[in-house]
Amino acid sequence: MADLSLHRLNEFAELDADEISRFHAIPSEEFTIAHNRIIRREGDPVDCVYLLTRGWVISCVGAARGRRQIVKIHLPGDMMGAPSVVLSEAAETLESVGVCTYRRIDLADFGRLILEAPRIGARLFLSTQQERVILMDRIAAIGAASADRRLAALLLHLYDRLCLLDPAQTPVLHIPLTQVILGEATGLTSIHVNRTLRKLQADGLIAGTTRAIELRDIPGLRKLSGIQKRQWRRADWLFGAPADGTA
Amino acid sequence: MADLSLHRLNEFAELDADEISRFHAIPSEEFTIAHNRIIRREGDPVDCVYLLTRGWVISCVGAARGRRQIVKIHLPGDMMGAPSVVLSEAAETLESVGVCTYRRIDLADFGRLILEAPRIGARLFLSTQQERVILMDRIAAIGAASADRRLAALLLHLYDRLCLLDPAQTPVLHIPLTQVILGEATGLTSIHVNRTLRKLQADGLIAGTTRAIELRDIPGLRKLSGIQKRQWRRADWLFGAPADGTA
DNA sequence: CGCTGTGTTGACAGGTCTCAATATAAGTGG
DNA sequence: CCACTTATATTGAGACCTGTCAACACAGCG
Repeated sequence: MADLSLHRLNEFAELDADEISRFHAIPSEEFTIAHNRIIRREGDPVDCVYLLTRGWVISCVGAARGRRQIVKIHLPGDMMGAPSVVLSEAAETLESVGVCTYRRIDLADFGRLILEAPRIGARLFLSTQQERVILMDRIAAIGAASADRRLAALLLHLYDRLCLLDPAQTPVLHIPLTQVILGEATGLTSIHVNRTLRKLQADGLIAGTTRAIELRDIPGLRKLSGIQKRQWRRADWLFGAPADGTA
Repeated sequence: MADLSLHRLNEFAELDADEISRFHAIPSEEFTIAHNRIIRREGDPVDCVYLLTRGWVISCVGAARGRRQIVKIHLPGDMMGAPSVVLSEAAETLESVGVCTYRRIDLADFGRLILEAPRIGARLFLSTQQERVILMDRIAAIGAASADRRLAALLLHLYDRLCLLDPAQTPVLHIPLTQVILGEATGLTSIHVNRTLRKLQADGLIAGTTRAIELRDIPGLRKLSGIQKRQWRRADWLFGAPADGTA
């Protein structure tokens, strides 16, 4: 299995050997935690960022009426907690969904990396813009959309990201998310998530169970969601086109 | 009046004289456009970013059923179109609200700036993380929130940003936004925006007209919105603390 | 074995959208 | 300056969607 922790950094331009070793030279402590554990709570002081290496983590901000809003579902390779580096109190609560492993990177080490390795810093900049596009798409999928559109968009979003992680990904999503979590991510109650999933099922768009949702009609889901698939492009304008046929 | 175009770059660490001149050395053509003009449309090729110097610009992504979703309301000093640098087709439509002036920065020049001036690149990285926090807050304000919460959050968001631009900002928001635009930003119909604004007015939370909304009870609005005010912190962990009292 | 978390279904209330009509304001051309 | 057109704001009635409350089935786990 390829090293998933470099996956995102390689997305817009391949790291060279020097950059890889530079990245691995960052001091980072590894943690493995169980299901439903808090990595960092909203309001906690911000003195590090995290790199998820195994498992799933959700990132939530406290919304009104005690209902929390999931703003990001993290997969292996994702940097976590990065938005809060501009704050003294963390904006998001990071919580494990199932067993997961992550690395903690001290803010000082992270800062040194950005300033002393500008080409890595530039990749982090691009990844952050990518996250912005994803958040923009999620707002569009939630803003004025009905429950079926919201869920269709979320499922496709997860599917597209799993495909980037594993090219052999099938349309069957093995996800550890409950209907409560799907509700917190879409701004719906878990009850209505249930009803809507069954409606999508009746319409032949999906099949299977919540933990193994099969996307039966991906074009239909995409049309329903109203969100097109994003084509991330390599950043030749930044790093220059690869001289030879390098990936 | 201070140069608003450097406002955002100075937010996390003051630029030194060398960095300022470096920034001004970027080739950029200036444009002034009228009300309701498209700067760049969703789907257009991405070969530049923009810097807004005067006026207001909205950034929309096409949502379902022809209803568009506003994902960002740009104020002077904002970089525009940056999320799309990771795409070949622009994700957002940039449209002027009233007369406005902006600069066009070619992607190649932008890339050179990032790689050759890492300390400016680092500031862009921080600004992008800041935009992520803002988008996360907007998702939280829209996801599972009622109309009054959505509008309260949007008004406070605009107020907080106007305060950063002008420390003399009063609680009276002189904004060029119509109720249709407020609806597109909150995921509500303009009709319901109208009803909700009048309800907020009846509750004594706001007063005045749509173009000059007075926030009469800011703590009350903040409590209603459920979104706390963000305290952006200077990035001493990145640039080091200022040696002397350099503001 | 009981317990907790999760999924499922029904009835009802409340919020928001839609359609429709009108008033007001803003801009345009004579 | 006025008449005209357009954009924006406002209000009402009804339909639809989603939330709330309640109850129950089921699985995993101590």
